[in-house]
Amino acid sequence: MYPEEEFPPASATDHAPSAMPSVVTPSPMVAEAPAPETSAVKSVARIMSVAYELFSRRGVRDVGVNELIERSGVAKATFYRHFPSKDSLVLAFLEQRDKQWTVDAIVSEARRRGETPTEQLLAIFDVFGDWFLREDFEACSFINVLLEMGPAHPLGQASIDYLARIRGHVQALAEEAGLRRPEEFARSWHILMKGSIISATEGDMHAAKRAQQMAGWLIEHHRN
Amino acid sequence: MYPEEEFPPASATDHAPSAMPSVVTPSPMVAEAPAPETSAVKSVARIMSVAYELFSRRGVRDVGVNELIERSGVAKATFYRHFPSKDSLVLAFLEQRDKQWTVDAIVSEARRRGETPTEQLLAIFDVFGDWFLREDFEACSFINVLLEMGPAHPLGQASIDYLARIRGHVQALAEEAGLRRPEEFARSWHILMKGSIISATEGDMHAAKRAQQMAGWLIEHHRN
DNA sequence: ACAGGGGGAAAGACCGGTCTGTCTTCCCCC
DNA sequence: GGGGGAAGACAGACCGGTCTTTCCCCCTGT
Repeated sequence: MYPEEEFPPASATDHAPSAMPSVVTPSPMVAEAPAPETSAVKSVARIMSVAYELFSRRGVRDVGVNELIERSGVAKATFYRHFPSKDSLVLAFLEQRDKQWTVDAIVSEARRRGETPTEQLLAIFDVFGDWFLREDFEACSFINVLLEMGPAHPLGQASIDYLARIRGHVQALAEEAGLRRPEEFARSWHILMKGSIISATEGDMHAAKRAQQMAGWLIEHHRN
Repeated sequence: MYPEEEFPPASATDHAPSAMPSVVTPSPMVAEAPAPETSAVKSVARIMSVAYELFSRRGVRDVGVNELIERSGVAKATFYRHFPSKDSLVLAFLEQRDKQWTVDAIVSEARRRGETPTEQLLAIFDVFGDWFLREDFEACSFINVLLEMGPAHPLGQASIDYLARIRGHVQALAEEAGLRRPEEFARSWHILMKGSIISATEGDMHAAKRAQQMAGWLIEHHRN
């Protein structure tokens, strides 16, 4: 099962499309059971929780609004009061995914596992290795949405933006490690990340190890 | 524009799901204009031609049967006489894509460009570089379908099979080059291919060059 | 050689289901 | 009593798939 813990209420990120409904969450707490609790913000949290679960597992096109509202025990009117359209919910989901998956699950975890910036970079593929082994492994939502909707669609564009953010994290680590041409480094590194994710989707359980090996050579090549 | 030249009528490949309708094409020739020509096989060829165009550009889920039959100037009953379902047409499309794109456009072209097996391997990314520059670049249909339908769906499974075939071509070249552990080599190589395709979809025009550089290190590492 | 018949194909109505999105009704709770 | 939420009907479009009607081409029988 995936975290499904509390998630901070948007907090208006500087960059990236922010389609989160303008709702001020005073105390972030989520009811995962369909118990008919009171209060207003609960609805948004429940919808977001269900959307995260379904969208990340099955993609955004396969999950309809009717299923979303049914699974979150919310009325359709309530859904459309908080989200003007399904696409805006998808946008909010992508933002959530960036916080919960990219930052918390991958980058922070990799930084925690390694001591030096170089170790932290390589630890990304250790985290990937664990992630690939999960039985509920569901690939990268940004790649999924990008390929599902195409790079011209707003949702595809948003996915490209969030993928660029991932590259930004890698570039930051590369700069901390004092590597040469960190932007180029991050682009090459990102090829390894995305390629290993696709290979893992095909069923290659050792894709992370293979990518990590090539990542090591890439680091060597960018040492000054 | 894509080839859209004549394509040999199925010829019943040994491996892979063959959902091509059981039709014996005497002389393969395709009429691309919606001129009301005679004969029966024309219908299948027209449907396949339109399906190749639309599926490869927009994915299989975004293209409906109604649009397919309208664009190919064929009656709905005719479509369903030759293809029992939309999925079977998608299967036929994937088989066509393997012949036309994987084999003819990528592998054969790479073998033509390089002299030694090693050069031919690296030439794959030269071909990719040209491919990424096309304004109608539409990513890899096998990856698209795999992510669109999921690895459990029959179409996803078929895509995995065709991706394995691509890896087989790489492995064959690795064996010709006398590299160590060619199967492992091909899996790592494939990570670079797939990762660069995603990066190109994001807009990185130099993704092929980056992948080629890492591919060179991979070859070095597998030299005996 | 010509009439007749059979079958494939075109056109499109139709079916049940799903999609996103709107609107109404009722009810509960502050 | 008023507002928000639950429930759900509804609209309009589209989905994959079936079936009917009409037509025309070609094959066959005499």
